[in-house]
Amino acid sequence: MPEGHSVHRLARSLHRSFAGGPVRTSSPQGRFAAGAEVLDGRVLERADAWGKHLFLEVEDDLVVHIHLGLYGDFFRAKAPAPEARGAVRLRLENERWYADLRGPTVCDLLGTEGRDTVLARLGPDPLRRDADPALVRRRITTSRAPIAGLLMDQSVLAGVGNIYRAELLHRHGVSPFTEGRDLTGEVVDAMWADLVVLMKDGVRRGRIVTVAPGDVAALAALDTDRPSSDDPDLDGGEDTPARRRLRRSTGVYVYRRDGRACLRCGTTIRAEELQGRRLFWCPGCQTV
DNA sequence: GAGCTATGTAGAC
DNA sequence: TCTACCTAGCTCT
Repeated sequence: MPEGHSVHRLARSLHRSFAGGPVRTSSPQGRFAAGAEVLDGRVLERADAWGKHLFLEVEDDLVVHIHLGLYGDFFRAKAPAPEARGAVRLRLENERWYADLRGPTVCDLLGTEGRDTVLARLGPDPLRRDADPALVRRRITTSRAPIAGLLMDQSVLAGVGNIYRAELLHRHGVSPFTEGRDLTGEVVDAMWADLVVLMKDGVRRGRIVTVAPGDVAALAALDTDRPSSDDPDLDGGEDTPARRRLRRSTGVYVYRRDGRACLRCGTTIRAEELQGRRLFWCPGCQTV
């Protein structure tokens, strides 16, 4: 389930598995049949991500633009591919791997111009080396919109979703309702630098962790109705339902923790709908 | 097993 | 502003 870090991770995985050789393409579901027919047998040159958008660059200047949306998924496994299960929009196959795309919001065949049109709508991506944080600073500090909305606006910066938004604001003590123009450039720069670190870590782990290592045990102890753990290194070991529950409760400070106490100040974390998305924050320590 | 919720966006109205 | 996308994990019964 995708924020920018998982799309970048997916792009790397697809690039490693398919780039540099011909790829068989099909659309078992049928909704991308025409595109798959054009692509079939061509060389996939590169898989790349910008924010939450995935681009498969294919020979002859063809580009597949994919956005996973809320519950899209690109499942990759070793060949041979079994019969497609569920609504597989696009299947990629070569001698060693296959990958099935299900439930995307967008799966379009474009040219390079079409890709550039998509990119023109997107702000800098913290996971890209060519990103310009000065542009983000300018867009935020000149806006009257609340920072919570700006962080989710993909034309301001690309790749941040609801979890990184909530966690970033908490880590910097910033109220989600503060207008962008009321934040200093220093605060915005610090948030950007933090995002770069957090999202790179997310790519490496394959999940979002914003809690500092020293806070993991204290956070688990706050949740009296959940199992505590003597071993805060929850990324290792056997994956059981209890460990998954514990990971969810200890990887973040505020996201989906409404009604629980804030680790920093003890105030009850709140949730509210803002522009159609649930927003989580601590009114006690997010005061900037 | 049913029902609910969700890391998101595009397009219809 | 509402709905489609049509998956998967969780909670409740």
